[in-house]
Amino acid sequence: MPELPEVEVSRMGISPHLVGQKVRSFVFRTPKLRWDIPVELKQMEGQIIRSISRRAKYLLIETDIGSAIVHLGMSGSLRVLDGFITSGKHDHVDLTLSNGKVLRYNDPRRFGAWLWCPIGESHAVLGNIGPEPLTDEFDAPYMVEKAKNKRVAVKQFIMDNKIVVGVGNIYASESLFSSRIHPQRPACSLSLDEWKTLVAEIKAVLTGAIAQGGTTLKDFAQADGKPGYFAQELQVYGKAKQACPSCGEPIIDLKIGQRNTFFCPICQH
DNA sequence: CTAGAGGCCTGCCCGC
DNA sequence: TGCGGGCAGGCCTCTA
Repeated sequence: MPELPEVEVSRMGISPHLVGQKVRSFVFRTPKLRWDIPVELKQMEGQIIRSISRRAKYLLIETDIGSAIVHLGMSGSLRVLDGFITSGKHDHVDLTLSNGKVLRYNDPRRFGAWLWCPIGESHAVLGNIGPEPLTDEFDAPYMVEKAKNKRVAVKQFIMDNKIVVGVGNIYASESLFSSRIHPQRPACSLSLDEWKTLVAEIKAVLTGAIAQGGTTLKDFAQADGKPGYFAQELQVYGKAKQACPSCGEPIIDLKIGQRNTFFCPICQH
């Protein structure tokens, strides 16, 4: 489920319930997700949650002594419950708050993560990653510079977290389609004007998806359990053999860098 | 350095 | 109805 828009939608959904609350208890029911769940997270108990922020696809639950770093992996989700209810399968983490509400983390595939970062320190998972896509730092000249001599497919390039964070498999295909750029083009072959278009479309697609509450493909739900509605806006993702919304040609699906890629062979050059 | 493949997990969908 | 195979929104790590 989670690409940047889904993570941001989760952040906005949980924030009002968490900020200003004291953590009554931190409970985890599996020893590890992608990595071991550090016992240091227990230090959150008794702390006030000051803010919920996001860097790349990581959510940071910030207190005065440090932050919980949460990643949703491929199948993770966060829900705010009005009170404790019996945990079900794959409900791995609960954060119980002084207002009685419970932040519950569910992740069937366990590709996600809960990590701890003490105040004043930085965490390895947040080091050596590129700029946020929705900031001015991510612009066409930056991409031209980064793409110099890079023969890798532009689709893989925009999904590389060292270049820019937060562009996942769905929105990579979508933004290349709306930019009319072929996903297999070598990154270094794009002109400044093409980068201007692609950068603008990436921002527009991500912003639009956030506004629609994210894309619900299988099981993504917002913090209140409601689905996201961006799936109905998708132009090419998951639409192999269906008519291109622009020219009617069947949409092609192709593996690029082991990831399914959807594009129109007529519209995208 | 890069590109490519493998791996982590479960659930679901498809074809037989 | 059951079973095996393949596939899935991410991303780290190893090999060549």
